[in-house]
Amino acid sequence: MSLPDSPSPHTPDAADSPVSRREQIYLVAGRLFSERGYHATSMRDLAAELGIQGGSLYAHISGKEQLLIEIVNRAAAQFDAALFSLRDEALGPQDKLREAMTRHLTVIAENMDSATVFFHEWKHLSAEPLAAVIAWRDGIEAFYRELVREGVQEGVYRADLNVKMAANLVLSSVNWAYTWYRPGGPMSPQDVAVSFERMLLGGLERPEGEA
Amino acid sequence: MSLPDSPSPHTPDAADSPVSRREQIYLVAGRLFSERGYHATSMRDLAAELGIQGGSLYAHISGKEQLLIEIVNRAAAQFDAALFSLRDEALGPQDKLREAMTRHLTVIAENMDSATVFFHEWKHLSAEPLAAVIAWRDGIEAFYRELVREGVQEGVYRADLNVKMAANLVLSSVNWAYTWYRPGGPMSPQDVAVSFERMLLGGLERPEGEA
DNA sequence: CCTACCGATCGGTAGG
DNA sequence: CCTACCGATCGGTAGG
Repeated sequence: MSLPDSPSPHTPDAADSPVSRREQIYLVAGRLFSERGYHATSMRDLAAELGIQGGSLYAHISGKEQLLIEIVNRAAAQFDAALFSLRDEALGPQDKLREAMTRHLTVIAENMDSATVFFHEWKHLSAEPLAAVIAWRDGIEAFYRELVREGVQEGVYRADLNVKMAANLVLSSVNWAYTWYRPGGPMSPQDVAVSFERMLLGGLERPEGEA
Repeated sequence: MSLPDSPSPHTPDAADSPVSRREQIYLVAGRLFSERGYHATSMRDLAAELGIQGGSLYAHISGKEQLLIEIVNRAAAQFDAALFSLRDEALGPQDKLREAMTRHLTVIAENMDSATVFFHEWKHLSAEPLAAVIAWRDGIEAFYRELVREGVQEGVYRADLNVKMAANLVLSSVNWAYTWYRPGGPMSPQDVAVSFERMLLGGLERPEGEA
């Protein structure tokens, strides 16, 4: 047994690799940050949840803010991966919007913790990562405005639409989901997207001349 | 000059009554909590902003959580006052919905700080005030569902509407405003409400058979 | 409203 | 991964 002396004496089961331990820390941090908030979660809270001492965390991570940065950046990356690939797909404006909303909601639904941290705690980042998040947000808004503009130009949306406000409305509907959506409930993210999209595109009002 | 010895020697200008000082504390606390978050704002930060020492705050207020409770409760009371009076007004469903959205957005727009604290920091309340906020939220949701149900029953909204999801969509659009609305910008809360309400009721799609 | 102070807890480090 | 510790800061109080 000539293991290098890195894992040290007190390693518990020798089952967890350092990598997965690191991931485990991010996972639990995401949950705690989402439940209690970033500043109300102490490194000792986090360590206790993992069954280790506070100082031991620093063998795996460099500091508390690194946790927040990583969680926020990963969430942003997931939105990007889900949404931006849509740009080149050959879909009509409505299908594209519905698909964007479905993917947007799915990212939130499958990552409720990180999504909550993302929307709630990004303000606590320091200057550089903060600027990155703001740039990300601007990019997403531009993406949705583009989807709306396409629909207007192709004549399928009302010509007098305020593109910015329409994109705003769509974004409101999907972003706010992190406050109420519960995975495992009766509706899948797709169900929510279809429901929202029908109401947004067709309107709540009964069309003239229908029974 | 036989004033009671309460205001103490160091009173600065003798212009501020104890009441307005208290209000001033709530006002600044609202701003700081909204900018930095509840837990990232220290009582010393707050005191410094007011030009006094940390301990001096406790001559006016009982504790940090009282500040949060008060800010949150006042915000809830403003929403209640603005919205629930609408129940008895003789308006058609669409007018009622538009008016509700306008008032809802106006409360947010005129109290951006408290609204932000309200939506962002309520989770940090202790059990009793927390339960009150949750009850409040349920009441507001019920209110909007009622507005939607009225419209369906009177036949002005689509008969196949999912009432819960429709109310959800409306609430998303107005609540999310605290993240993007900027008072003093080009749009009044009323402008936003009218814009959102047109899109929500009439839909984004161009009606069949229109130019 | 201030000075001076309290115990508790914070993020993080040294050395093993 | 632990023990033991660091300086800093927290919310809050006593006494004036």
